[in-house]
Amino acid sequence: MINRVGYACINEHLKPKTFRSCRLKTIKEKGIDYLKQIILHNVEFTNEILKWNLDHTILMYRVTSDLMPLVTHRDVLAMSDWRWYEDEEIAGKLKAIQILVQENRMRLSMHPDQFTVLNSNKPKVVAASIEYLEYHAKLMHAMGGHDLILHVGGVYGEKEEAKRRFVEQFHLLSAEIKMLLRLENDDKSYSISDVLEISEATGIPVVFDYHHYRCLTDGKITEDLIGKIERTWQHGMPKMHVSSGKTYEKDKSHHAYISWEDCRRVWEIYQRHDVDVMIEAKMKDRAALRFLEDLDEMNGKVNQ
DNA sequence: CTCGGTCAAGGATAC
DNA sequence: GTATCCTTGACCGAG
Repeated sequence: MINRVGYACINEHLKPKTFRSCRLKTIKEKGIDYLKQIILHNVEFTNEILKWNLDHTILMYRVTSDLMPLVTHRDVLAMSDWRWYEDEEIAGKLKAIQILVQENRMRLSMHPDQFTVLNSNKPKVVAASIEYLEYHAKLMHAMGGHDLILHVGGVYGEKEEAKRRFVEQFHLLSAEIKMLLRLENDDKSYSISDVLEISEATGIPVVFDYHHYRCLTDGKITEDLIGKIERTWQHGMPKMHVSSGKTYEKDKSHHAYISWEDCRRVWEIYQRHDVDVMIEAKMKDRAALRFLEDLDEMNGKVNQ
């Protein structure tokens, strides 16, 4: 059955309050303490969002990668000896999140941006990606997070070679990152079978993105496929991503909400399997709430 | 004070 | 090689 439901980063109900960000230039002008204030605001706001989630039975959430803007940038690192992970004030606020998460069995994830390319053929890109992953892993550790979700990366006109490079470069990662990493199928290059193949070679659990799968295939989900994905999760609950096409079913752009039909499909498939569902929709928390309502209605119909 | 072009980072594609 | 799209939301400077 479907267990936890979640959404990514933005909370529509709490607007106009937002996360803060900044430009490199501004940090250079205003100094490292300006950046620290932004970070404190963002960590506090994350805590506020998690409490809101809890009040609305939303037990899963993706933390924004921009929680600490530019902290891995070399110019910022060169500016001072200050490091966010050595700052007690920040540590205290991250700890509060960890406690909230653990007390309520919430599931936190992060999803490094598209320029995190572990299988790149450029050593500089790989090195930068690993640094960015280290930042994510530290943050996840501090907050009690569970999942660091990644795409395979580029193809470079030679997919098999690119896949081999992913496996090879996976072994350069620290044990902390390896433990947190999950692989997601994408909507144009790496299909679910590509990802399952890499999972077999690396032991990385697979996050099944239903919409990406549908964009690349006929969209039919078999018991065999679900079983294969499920078996990549040696420990813990499998996790999947759900979204609906904006203007037509295979539209890669996301709709504001999850359609009733898609909710129904996912509900049906997971009658006999356990999964946590991450909603990827423009209306974020509103879409997650509607999805939960739709699920309730479907479950109600079953119980009648 | 408001608005909209711009912003660290990669890759794919077209020219 | 260079431009543009993908795609996202807050920044921040021009007016």
